[in-house]
Amino acid sequence: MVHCSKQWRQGRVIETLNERTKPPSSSIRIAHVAELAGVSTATVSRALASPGQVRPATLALVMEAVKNSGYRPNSSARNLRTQRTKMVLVVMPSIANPVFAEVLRGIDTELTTAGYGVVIGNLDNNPGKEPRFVELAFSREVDGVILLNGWIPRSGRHSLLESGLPVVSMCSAIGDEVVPDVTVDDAAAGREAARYLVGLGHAALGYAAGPIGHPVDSARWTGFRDAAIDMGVEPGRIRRFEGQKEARFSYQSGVSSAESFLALSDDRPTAVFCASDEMAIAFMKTVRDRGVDIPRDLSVVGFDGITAGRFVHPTLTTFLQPKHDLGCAGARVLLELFAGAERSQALSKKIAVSLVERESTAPPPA
Amino acid sequence: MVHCSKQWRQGRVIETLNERTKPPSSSIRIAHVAELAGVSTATVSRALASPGQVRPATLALVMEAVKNSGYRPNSSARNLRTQRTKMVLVVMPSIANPVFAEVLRGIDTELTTAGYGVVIGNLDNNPGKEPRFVELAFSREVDGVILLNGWIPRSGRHSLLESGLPVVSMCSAIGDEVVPDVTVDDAAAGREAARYLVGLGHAALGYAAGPIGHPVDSARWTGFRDAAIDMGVEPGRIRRFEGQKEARFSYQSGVSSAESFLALSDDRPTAVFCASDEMAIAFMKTVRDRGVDIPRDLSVVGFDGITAGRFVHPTLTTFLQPKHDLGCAGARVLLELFAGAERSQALSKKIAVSLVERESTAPPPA
DNA sequence: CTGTTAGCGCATTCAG
DNA sequence: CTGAATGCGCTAACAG
Repeated sequence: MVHCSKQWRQGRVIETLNERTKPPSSSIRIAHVAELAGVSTATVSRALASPGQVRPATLALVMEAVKNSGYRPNSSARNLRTQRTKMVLVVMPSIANPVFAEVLRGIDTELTTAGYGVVIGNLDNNPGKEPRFVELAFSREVDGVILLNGWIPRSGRHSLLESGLPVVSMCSAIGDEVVPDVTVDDAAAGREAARYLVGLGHAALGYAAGPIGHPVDSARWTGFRDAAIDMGVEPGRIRRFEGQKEARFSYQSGVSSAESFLALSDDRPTAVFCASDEMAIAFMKTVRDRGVDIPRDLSVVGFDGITAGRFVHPTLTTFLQPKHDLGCAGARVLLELFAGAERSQALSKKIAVSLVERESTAPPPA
Repeated sequence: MVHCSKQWRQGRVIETLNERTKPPSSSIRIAHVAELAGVSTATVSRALASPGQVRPATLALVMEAVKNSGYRPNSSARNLRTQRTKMVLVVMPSIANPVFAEVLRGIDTELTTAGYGVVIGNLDNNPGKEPRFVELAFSREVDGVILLNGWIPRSGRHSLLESGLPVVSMCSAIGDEVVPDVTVDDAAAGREAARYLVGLGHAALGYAAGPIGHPVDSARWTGFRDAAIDMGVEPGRIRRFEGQKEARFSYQSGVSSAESFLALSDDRPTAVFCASDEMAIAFMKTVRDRGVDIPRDLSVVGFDGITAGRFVHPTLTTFLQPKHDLGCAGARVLLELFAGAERSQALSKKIAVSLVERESTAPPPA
């Protein structure tokens, strides 16, 4: 407590100085430590950065001084000197989405281990926020960028790529040959969904779509549709239900799709593949409230494998994305880039998803 | 495309230099702009920082040069000079939790508007990660800290508070007089939950607990219990179901609590208040699978107001936390601190929650 | 192994 | 209103 109150006063001092725009920080600088240890600042710096290059005796001296003074190197000064910030920007379409949150977790664990920090760039489904991320890159506030949004952020006529920073994308093919993509195989999953449902006996299929034109959505839809046709489903009996444009992959979007489904008077699909688990959960809820029994009348397959899918009724059959691992893998690619790897699609990785059968799917009604 | 490829080459150059540890950046420096505009670096700096202090003609000259060169001030240099980083650290217990994610969203929108960036500090339910956040503060990588975890991170014998940085906590009373708390009124919510359930006629109550000893959990539980007793419920008929220690407020924890509930042979509560919505959803699912009908046999009340609660069956009665607003409010307090406000509990704010009645609650069975 | 020296790129005095 | 000069705190050459 005494401690806290002392520190509090110290804090006030800083503030007062800031107010009159006198920058000097109250923290301990390397020079103080050097003086305390009776060595030069260079030695302190070395002792901290590469202890092996310092005589054990002096090292001990320095460490002692560091401990006693509570010294921490000032990161701004170090960043300026080394031209690195040890920070990575992660651009996310929406932070509230559990899938992105989980991917971010993976990124964070991997990056933290490597000594990097994570700055979040939350687009929040609002493209107006893009320019800021481009600025961050250009001003060298970060050493690299991970994109979860599916395209390269721009500011005016400048693209984030022009910053020259290493960039990794974690969505389907972003369409740039110097940006590695680390992603799930959406097209394959779409195909597998079709095969699975047709295999159960379904002949009239639906797809609850994500944001139209989004690379991830396109891949899942195309894969789904093509495989279904290949397996002999009539193209006319494969319906696409558009979700809500502003509500990417969200519950709301699932409600909209379900309403389109319910509006159908005849030849309703007997199985629906949803572009996300949240959509699938909302879809199920909406149609069940209108008397459609799942899986008796309708089978539903989701995509993502979010935890909630195990706690709804019926439990959701879905494609499990290894979200955390995906994040780790993407972060590792960025670290390779930091280590000097050549930028190219050669670093790209496709991660497999796996179908998890639960209660929401069954053969079609007889 | 031509553009990209050019930039790619530029990127390679930087890397090559880094490899031989030659720091010089390839980006445009203020000196270049000054030369281009035919003015001094000081004038460029001023033109960018305070355009009012520069003659319109020169201002135009500078702006032109800035635009043509694509110049962006180097943030490390600026940070070093100004002693501010315009970054805030947000310490989160778990980023996968939708409540924290939503609060973070609020924090982000508010901070971004004020020109601050957000660095995430994800504890991931792992106290071993604390020291890193203390380092970040001490090394002045950020200008301030927002705590969502409920306690002050420590590193060895040093507390994050000793960094002298402004700190705001967004959990129940963190127990430090210089750290403002911006929080929901957990105790009041607990009381209201008891009043609501007793009002419906329930006389045997349960509480599905969050992490034991967590300030938020204590407040909700104490409020709930005290109010129930006040309303005449026998203390012996108020049960506390411990969740899972390592799974704070999560689905898993709800499953554990439900199992404790199911293990009860007699005098089962007819209503359960859960410390979180995820717990409530998992609780409902678990007991329903064992034949307990909700709300006929058992009423369930959650806490948080996450979206999923509207899509489970039955839909979840819960206390709606204004998560986004909470984040905004907390961020605003930090901004006040930046602006020189005195650090004290006087800045604390308590935000009200509101009960949302849905289908999971009803009078007890007759 | 260690000290001296010299910037990193910028914002801010202080003169003019 | 503008330019010259200074140093933020640190790391990395380069000598010794």
